[in-house]
Amino acid sequence: MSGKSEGGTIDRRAARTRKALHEGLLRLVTRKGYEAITVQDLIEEADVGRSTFYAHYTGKEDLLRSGFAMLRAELSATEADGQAGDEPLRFSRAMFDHAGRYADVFRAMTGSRGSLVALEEIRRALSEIVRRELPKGGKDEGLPREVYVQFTVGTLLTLLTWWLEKKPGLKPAQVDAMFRRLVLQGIGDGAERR
Amino acid sequence: MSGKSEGGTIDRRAARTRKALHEGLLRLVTRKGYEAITVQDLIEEADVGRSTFYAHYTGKEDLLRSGFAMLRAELSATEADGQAGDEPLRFSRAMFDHAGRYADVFRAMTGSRGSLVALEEIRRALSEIVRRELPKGGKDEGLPREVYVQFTVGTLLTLLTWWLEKKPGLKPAQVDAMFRRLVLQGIGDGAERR
Amino acid sequence: MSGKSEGGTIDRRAARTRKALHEGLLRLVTRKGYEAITVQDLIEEADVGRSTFYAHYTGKEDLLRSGFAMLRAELSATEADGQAGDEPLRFSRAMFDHAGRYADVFRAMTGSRGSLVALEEIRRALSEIVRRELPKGGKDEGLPREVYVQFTVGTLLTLLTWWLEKKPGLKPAQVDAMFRRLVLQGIGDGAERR
Amino acid sequence: MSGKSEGGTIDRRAARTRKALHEGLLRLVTRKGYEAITVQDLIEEADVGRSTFYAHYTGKEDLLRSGFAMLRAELSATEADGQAGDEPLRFSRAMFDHAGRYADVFRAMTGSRGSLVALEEIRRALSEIVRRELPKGGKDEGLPREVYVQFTVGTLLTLLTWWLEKKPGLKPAQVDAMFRRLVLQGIGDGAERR
DNA sequence: TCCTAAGCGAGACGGTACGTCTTGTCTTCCA
DNA sequence: TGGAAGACAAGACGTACCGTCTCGCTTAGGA
Repeated sequence: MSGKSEGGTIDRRAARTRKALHEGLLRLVTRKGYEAITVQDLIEEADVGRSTFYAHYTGKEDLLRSGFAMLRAELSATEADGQAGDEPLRFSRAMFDHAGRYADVFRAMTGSRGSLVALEEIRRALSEIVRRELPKGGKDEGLPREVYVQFTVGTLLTLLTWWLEKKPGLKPAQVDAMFRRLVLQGIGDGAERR
Repeated sequence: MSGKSEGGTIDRRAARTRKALHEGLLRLVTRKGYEAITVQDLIEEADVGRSTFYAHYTGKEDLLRSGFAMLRAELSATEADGQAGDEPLRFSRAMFDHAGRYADVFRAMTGSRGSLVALEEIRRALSEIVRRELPKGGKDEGLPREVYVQFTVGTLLTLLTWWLEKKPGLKPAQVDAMFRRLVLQGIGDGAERR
Repeated sequence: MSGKSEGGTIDRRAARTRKALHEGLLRLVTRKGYEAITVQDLIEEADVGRSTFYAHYTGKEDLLRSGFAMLRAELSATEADGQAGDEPLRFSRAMFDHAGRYADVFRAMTGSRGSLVALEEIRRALSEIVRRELPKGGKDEGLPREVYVQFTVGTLLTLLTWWLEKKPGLKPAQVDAMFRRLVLQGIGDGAERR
Repeated sequence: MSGKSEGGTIDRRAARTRKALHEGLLRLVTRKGYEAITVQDLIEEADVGRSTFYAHYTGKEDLLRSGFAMLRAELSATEADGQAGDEPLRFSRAMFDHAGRYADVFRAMTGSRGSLVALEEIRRALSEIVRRELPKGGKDEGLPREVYVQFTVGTLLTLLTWWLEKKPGLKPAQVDAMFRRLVLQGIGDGAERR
C-alpha cells in the first residue's frame, strides 16, 4: 500500500526518501543525462533500497513526473501576484530568466541525452501557464485557441533550446525580445506593414 | 569492414538485407511504437540473422538514422524541379500533403512511444529544406538567420503534431493556411497592420 | 559481492539456488553429455534466471568444479572411519562400488561427449585420496612418490573406463581384482616372482 | 563430390590446401592451445577461404583427426623394420624419444587447454601400436587382452604427461625405465619378490 | 591455342550461445 | 510488524563463432 506517486504527507521518513531521490535525480541528470540514468544509479545516489524506490515510484519516469508536479504546484502558488497587466505574454521574461539559471538541467533533459518524457512534461507545464495567460481577445479568424497555445509554447521552446545550446552568452532580455517579435509578428518582413 | 551505415551500393545481397530491415522497421514502428522495438523484433520481422543486423547497423538508432538519410537523399534529388517561385514557404503545402499520407509513422515516431532520436532527425531534415528555401531578404533587425529556420521548423512541427494528434479530420490545405498565417504574421491581430 | 563459487552458507535462498543448479547439471549431463550443455539449458532445467546463474558461477565449468568440491568435502568428512588397516589400496573396492552406481554420470563426463575439465577434476579427487592412502613404504628405487600416485590413479581410471564402457556386466569385485593385480604386479607374469 | 577427409590424391591444389591447414594447425596449437583455436584462426593462418576449409573438413576436429590419420599411416609404414626381438615393450623407448621432441605440441593437445578428441586420438594411435607389439604369451589369469593394452597405454600416457608437465628436465631413458618398471612389476615392493 | 569446368578467396548470411545489464517482483530480516 | 535491503526471474543487449551460401577470379586439362 502506502500510495504510489501522490505526494501527500504520509510519513516523515517517506518525505525524506522522496526528497533524497529527487535531489539525486537532479544531480545525476546533469552528470550523465536523463536517458542514461538507471534505477540502480538513483538508489545508490539517494542511498535507498531498491524495493523502497519502487514503493514510492513506478520507475524513473514517475520520479521525473512527480518532480515536475511539485514544480508546477510551486509555480501556481507564486503566480497570483502577477496582476493582469494588459501587456501580452508578460510571463515570458520571467521564464527566460528562470531557464537561464537552470541551464544545465534543462539541457540534460532535452538534449540528445534527454528524454521525450521530460520534453512533454516541460511542454505541459508551459502550456498550462500560457493557457492561463493568453485569454485576451477572441478574433480567431479560424485559428483554434489551442493552436495559439501550442504555437506560443513551441516558439518559446525553440528559442530556449537555441539559446542554451548555441548562444549561451546572450542575456535573457535579448532572447525574450526575439521571442516576442516572432510570436507577435512572425517573420513577415516589416516593410509590408506600418 | 564494408562500411556501416553509408547506403553505398556494396553488394546486391547487402542492399536486399538493408531494404528488408528498413521496411520491417516501418511496419513495427506503426505496430508498437519506436521505443518498444527490440533488435530481436527487427531481425524477426526482416527475417535476418542477429549478427547480420549488427554487421550493417550499430543498433536500432543507426537503422533509423540511415532510413532518414535515404529519405533526405531522395528528397534532395527530387527538389530541383521546384522552380524558385517568389512565394515564400511554398514547400510547406507539399510537406503537409506528405505528412498526411504517413500519419501513422509520424505519430509512432514522435508520440510518447516515440524517440528523441527520431524527432531530432525529422527536425534536421526539415531544417535542411527550410534553410535552402528561406534565403530571401537580408538579415533582419538582429534576428539571426538560424533563429528564423528553427522558428519555422518548430512551428511546422507544432502544427503537424497538433493536426495528426488532435484534429486528424482537417485537410492539409487548412493546416497549411494556419501554418503560413502563424509563421508570417505571428499571433498579432491583423487589424494592427495593413 | 557474496562470493562466487565457495559454497559457504550465505543465505537460505542462495543455497537453494545452488542446489537446484547442481541437480540440474546432473540430470542434464546424463541426458545429453557435458559438452553439449549450454547455460540456457542449465537455467531452464533449474528454473533460475540467467543473471542469477552468473551471480553464483562464472560458467558451466565453475558449476562443475564446485560440484566436485562439495563431493570432495563430503568424502573427506566421511573418511576418518577408515581405520589404517595395513592392507594396501584398500580404498579401491569402495571406489568401484561407488562408480558402478553412478555409471551414467561417469560415462557422460568422460566419454567423447564429456569434458577435459571433468576428467581433470576426477583425477584430482582420486589423486588426493590415493596420496593419503599410499604413505606406506619408503622411497623406492628412484620412483618419485608422485609417479606412484599418478600411476595408481591412471590405472584406476583405465579400469573404470574400460569396465563401464566395454563390460558393464562385470561385478565391482571382479574389476577391483584386476586393478589390484595390475597395480601391485604389473603385467609381468607371476611365474617370475615368488 | 570430391570426398571430404580421405586424403586421396584428388588434385595438386587440394593437397597444397590440406598441407597448409595441417601446418597451420600445428603452429596454432602450440601458440594458443587446441581448444582456443577457431576456424577463423585456421583459415587466416593457412591463408585459405572459409568455404574451402569446409570443402575439405567438417570442422577443426576433423582436421585434427585427419592429421593423426596421416601420422598413423606414416608410423605403420616405418614399423616393419622393428624386428621381433624377444624383449617386451621394446617400442616404448622410441615413443619417449619421439614425445620429447614434440613436447610442445603434446602439451598443447592434452593440457587443460587441449581437447578430449586429441587425447582419444593419441590413445587410439598408441593402442594400435601396443596391440601389435604385445602378442607374447597368453597366460591371462582372467585379465582380458584389451585390459593389458589399455593398462599399458594408460601408464605410458601417465608417465608422458607427468614427465613433460612436471619434470621436463629428465632424459627419455630415465622415464622409459620408470615406465617399464611400473608396467612389468607394478608398485609391489621389490622385497616381496626375488 | 582456346574453352570450360573445377578449385578457390572472399565474405555475407541465418543461427546460436555467450556474459552483461537493467528491470520490477518477492522474500527475508531487522528495528 | 512494517519497511529497508537485496536476491531473484525475465529478457534485451552487443559479441563471437559456426556452417552454409553466393559470388567472381584463376587455372589447369581436354578439345
